[in-house]
Amino acid sequence: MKKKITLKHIARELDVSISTVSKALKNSEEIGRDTKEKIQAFAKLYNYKPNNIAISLKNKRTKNIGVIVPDIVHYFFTTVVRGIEKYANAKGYNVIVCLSDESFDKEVINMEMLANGSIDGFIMSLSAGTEKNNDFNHLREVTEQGIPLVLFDRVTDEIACDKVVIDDVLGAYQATKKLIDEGRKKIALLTTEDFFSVSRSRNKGYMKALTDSGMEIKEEHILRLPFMDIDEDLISDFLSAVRPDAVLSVNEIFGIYGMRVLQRCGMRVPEDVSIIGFTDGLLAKHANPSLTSVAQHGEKMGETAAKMLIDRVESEDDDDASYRTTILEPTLIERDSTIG
Amino acid sequence: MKKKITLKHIARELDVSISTVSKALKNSEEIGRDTKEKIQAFAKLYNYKPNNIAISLKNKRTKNIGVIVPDIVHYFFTTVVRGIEKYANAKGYNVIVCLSDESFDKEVINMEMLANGSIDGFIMSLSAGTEKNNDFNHLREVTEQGIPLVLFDRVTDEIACDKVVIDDVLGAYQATKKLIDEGRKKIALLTTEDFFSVSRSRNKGYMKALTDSGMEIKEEHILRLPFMDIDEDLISDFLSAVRPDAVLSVNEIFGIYGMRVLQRCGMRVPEDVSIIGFTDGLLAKHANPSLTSVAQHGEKMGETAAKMLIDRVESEDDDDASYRTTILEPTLIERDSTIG
DNA sequence: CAAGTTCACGAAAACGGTTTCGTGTTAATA
DNA sequence: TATTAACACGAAACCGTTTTCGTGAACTTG
Repeated sequence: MKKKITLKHIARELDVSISTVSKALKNSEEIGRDTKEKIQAFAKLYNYKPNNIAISLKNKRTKNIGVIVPDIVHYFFTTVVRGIEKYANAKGYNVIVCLSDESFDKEVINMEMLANGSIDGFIMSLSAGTEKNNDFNHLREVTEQGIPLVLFDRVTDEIACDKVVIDDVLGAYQATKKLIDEGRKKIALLTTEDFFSVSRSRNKGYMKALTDSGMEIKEEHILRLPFMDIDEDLISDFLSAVRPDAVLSVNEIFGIYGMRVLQRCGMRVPEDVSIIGFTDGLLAKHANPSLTSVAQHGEKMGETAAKMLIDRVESEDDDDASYRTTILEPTLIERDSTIG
Repeated sequence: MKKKITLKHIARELDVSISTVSKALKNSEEIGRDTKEKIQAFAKLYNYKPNNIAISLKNKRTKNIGVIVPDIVHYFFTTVVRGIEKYANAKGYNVIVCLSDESFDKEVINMEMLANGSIDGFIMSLSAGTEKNNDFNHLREVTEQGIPLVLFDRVTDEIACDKVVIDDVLGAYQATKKLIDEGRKKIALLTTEDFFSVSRSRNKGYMKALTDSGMEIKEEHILRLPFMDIDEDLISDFLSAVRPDAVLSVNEIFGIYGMRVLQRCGMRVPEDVSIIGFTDGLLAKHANPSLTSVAQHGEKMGETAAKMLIDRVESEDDDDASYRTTILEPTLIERDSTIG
């Protein structure tokens, strides 16, 4: 087993000082031609690579960024992580991924684990538990220590930091408008419990579109489902009662379930009922019929968040506390669950 | 901005030595009651947390594990990462995720980035590029340095290390057998190019099942598709030509495409044709009809890999080079694309 | 009261680098 | 020839911990 070689080893072997080796390997002008070549050759031969940990300790820079997401099985978060990875890697950063599993406690624990020197900054999306608790002290502690933080998608006004979101109001507005323009009269909304910031925004867009078109907002056309453990019966009962001619879902999965329920009731999609979901994921793409969706551009969001974070990390002036919120434009991807 | 507090700060403030502070915070018997209480109180007050990097440098243990996967958007890898995360987190480890993006070069770069002290061990699944190149020197270098490595799913015999896979031959065998038992006579196989180890195994299982049942293996019933950029026409032409009464796909996505193509041709699933895919993912679950699949138990695989790695990392005796290969049993999840 | 213990703490090395600041030798200059 | 500048390198501090070892003071013991 070839153990890792250190500067000390090289220095001993070549009978020079550690400092000389360090400088020689950085090609410092300070060191003479011969010595430099000798050291560099030796280092190459033994495949010397500096120890990241030692460098991190010295520089107080780890070149790691911490990403805390509620889940990684959901397509949207997956694409965001991929976007972060892509940008960060190109910049020489590693990505440490932690899953909060929608739990406030896990989110806190993960933050604390990483906040003690493991990372240069955080990118995160709030867990359901955190949004429910409305408790952001862990975020505050981190930012107060001067650790850069970028929130994406599920964000909060309580914390001053960089943020990147899509215009959820607009996305829902456009989707609803599209349904109205098709001539739909009874547009149901499948949404989540109210503590999710994104759902609130999407609800708002839905309502605004209705109002702008002179349509009435009927509370009985809105179904607020618990986020986890989807109960198909709830959706089924709701849709059977409402008998909508269009459905807007604030996520992908409710949309898929909704479509299936309606099809089972003998409704044809999109002839009898149009459906639009959020999150342009694999399910939407491969559903039958494919699901018209509001694309959240997760990968772009991830890249943007990573860029914002790394810019912040690498800028010396941390006093420049002019935090920015980047708002990405959603895109309505028209597929076969709506009429051309 | 409250900067992180260090032992040195506490020592200065309380007019004791750094060593005393360190010991006091570890509740060492060596330190007197009063001093200990004073120091602990101060530390609590200022929320002292030891710097992970410094500890890593000292212990030569980072409590980080490096995970390199080809992609993170595919359901299977996602679940594996989640399993790894789950186990590793419970053990106090962080997970650094790197994406090789199916590229040999990126895989190598990522390994090198992490191998210089950033992690205690690797968990990885080979990129397509690596399997194609058949070049495993980067893995060899890592293992020769004594860095523990666990390969999962896409593994190679070339490298001596711990591995965890499912029994792909068996999975395909059982799936094919199931189709045969249904009375299917013309079972097509949708597979990938041959350099993927898992596809080779699954092909083998398919063939063995046919042979065992006295059926002929016909090369023209097998379609080998390029892994990326699925060309639906290729599938369409193939299935129109073969007109199979059953299809086995070595992954999820080919199965979904195959099903759609057949449905477009007017075939009813499962009445006219049965379909089984690999990877029991979201697409399979929500397809219409839902797709009978060979579950790869990604989360279990991830947990197992993490356990193997951490056991290896934490065992002192690295001479114990008795590497193990854990073989998980696949499970056939019967859904609506086959006959009850 | 001398010798040996115990107690409570500090000094210093170590982990593996980077970097500042000497310093001895040689070569150029006055 | 004496002075100085340039050159090539080393010593040491530092990043934040842990840990070994040493030591002065107080205390026990014979």
